[in-house]
Amino acid sequence: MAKAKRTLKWQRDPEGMRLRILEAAKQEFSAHGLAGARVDRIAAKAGANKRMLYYHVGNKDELYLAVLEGAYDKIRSEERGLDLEHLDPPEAIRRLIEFTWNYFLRNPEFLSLLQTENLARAKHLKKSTKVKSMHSPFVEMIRTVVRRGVDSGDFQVAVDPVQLYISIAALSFFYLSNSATLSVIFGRDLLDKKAKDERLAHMVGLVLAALTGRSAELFKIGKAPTSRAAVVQTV
Amino acid sequence: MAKAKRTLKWQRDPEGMRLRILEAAKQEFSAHGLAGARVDRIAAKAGANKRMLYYHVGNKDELYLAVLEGAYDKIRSEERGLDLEHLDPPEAIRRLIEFTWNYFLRNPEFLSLLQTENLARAKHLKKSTKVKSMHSPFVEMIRTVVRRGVDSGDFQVAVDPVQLYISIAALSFFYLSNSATLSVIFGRDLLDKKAKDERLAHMVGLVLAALTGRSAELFKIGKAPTSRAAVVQTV
DNA sequence: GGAGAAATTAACCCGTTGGATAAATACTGT
DNA sequence: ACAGTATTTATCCAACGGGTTAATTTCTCC
Repeated sequence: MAKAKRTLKWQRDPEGMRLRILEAAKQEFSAHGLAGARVDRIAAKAGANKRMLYYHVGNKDELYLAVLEGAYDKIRSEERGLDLEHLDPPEAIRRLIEFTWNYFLRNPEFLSLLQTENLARAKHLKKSTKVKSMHSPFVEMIRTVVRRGVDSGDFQVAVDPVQLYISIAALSFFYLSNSATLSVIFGRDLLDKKAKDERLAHMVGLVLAALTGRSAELFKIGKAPTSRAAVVQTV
Repeated sequence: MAKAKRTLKWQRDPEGMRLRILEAAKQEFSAHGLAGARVDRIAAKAGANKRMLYYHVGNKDELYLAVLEGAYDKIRSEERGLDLEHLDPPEAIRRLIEFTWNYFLRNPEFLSLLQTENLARAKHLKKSTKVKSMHSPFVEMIRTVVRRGVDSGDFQVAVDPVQLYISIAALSFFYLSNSATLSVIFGRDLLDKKAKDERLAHMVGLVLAALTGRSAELFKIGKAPTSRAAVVQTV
């Protein structure tokens, strides 16, 4: 009680608290799934009292949905910055594949969250009003690229943009989200540097070859193939 | 105590019991994940006393691993019956894609189990000695097909069989295992008859086009494309 | 400088759940 | 027919986990 101002036991910081809670929840839900996640651990990780979760966000399910919405928001927002409109169509597709791959690599929690939500048959996502509206602009962006590619003669097929995007996402998503079991059953580490480089090359080659019909050139690692002898490579 | 043999309260059936337990466990784990699965529900579904799970298989984790091993065993065993060795290479690849797609459609629990195990970073699978040995014959089967395709000139690239199989599995797996969230965000039902037919055609077209370099012919729905005008189709 | 609101902590509640113990019942071989 | 073993049922319980209640502390504005 002297002149020294007594140290506070805690400070108020509602916005910061909410962010720390959501970040901690993202970690916890992606690491353990919905049922495996522990509310107490989220609180501890956020440096908060458990009560704070309910005060600032809601119960476990609401917390989970908030995390999920935030995750979709983040990837779609980054995708908008890709600026595919101004690229050569094949180059645009290549960039989309590379972005998707790298985004999944940089954000493994996103993959886990989607897996978890799909195990729940999208029960929570269906309640979200925000998420549905995020995606039509994205589909239109791809549709435009495909159309331009067809018109220019670069692409031989007018593929459905949704189908194409699902395939692009699939090639990266499955490889990464299932890398644990795949590494075990195939007995090789799919996440080391070399394997990852090869995977990216394989995916780009696969999709662009299918679209343009020029498989040998795209797949090749060394020089162009001779007439009947194929390029032997490990991608 | 008359002559009528008193009705038994229960009968012995160790083998049948074990099978019913594993089947019930498969249902439960695939429907709710590892943490979400309830031991009591498995017992009830198997028409068994909870104690039986521990008596015949083991604790929750051991039960889960047994289910997982059984699932891998089943798909690899069916794959062995594909007899790809005696088919034209492009036809062999088509058949592998179609089999994979249909197997995943017929066995949705398999997809869920893999997702669950990957969320656990293959913690359980790593302990399995059986599973690792199941896969090398399968990889060799694909390697042979690719080599034959390259030799015959059907395929323009000697793709790595593991990489190829992962891509084939990915295209089906992601579409089906994530159909719940994808259907929500893209606003269309990806599991209705038409959508499924289109997906299969898309996948076969994508992979065979990339391997053979003849995308337009493979993708086409109607007649062959003219020189620069692409085939417009929704696959 | 103090009253009222906002933010946070502390402590508790209570149904659930994986797992264990012990007793009962059905088989099997002799 | 009966002893011994394999299989199954009936209970129990301690820990856990989501959520709640109530008290405490900090901040804001007059």
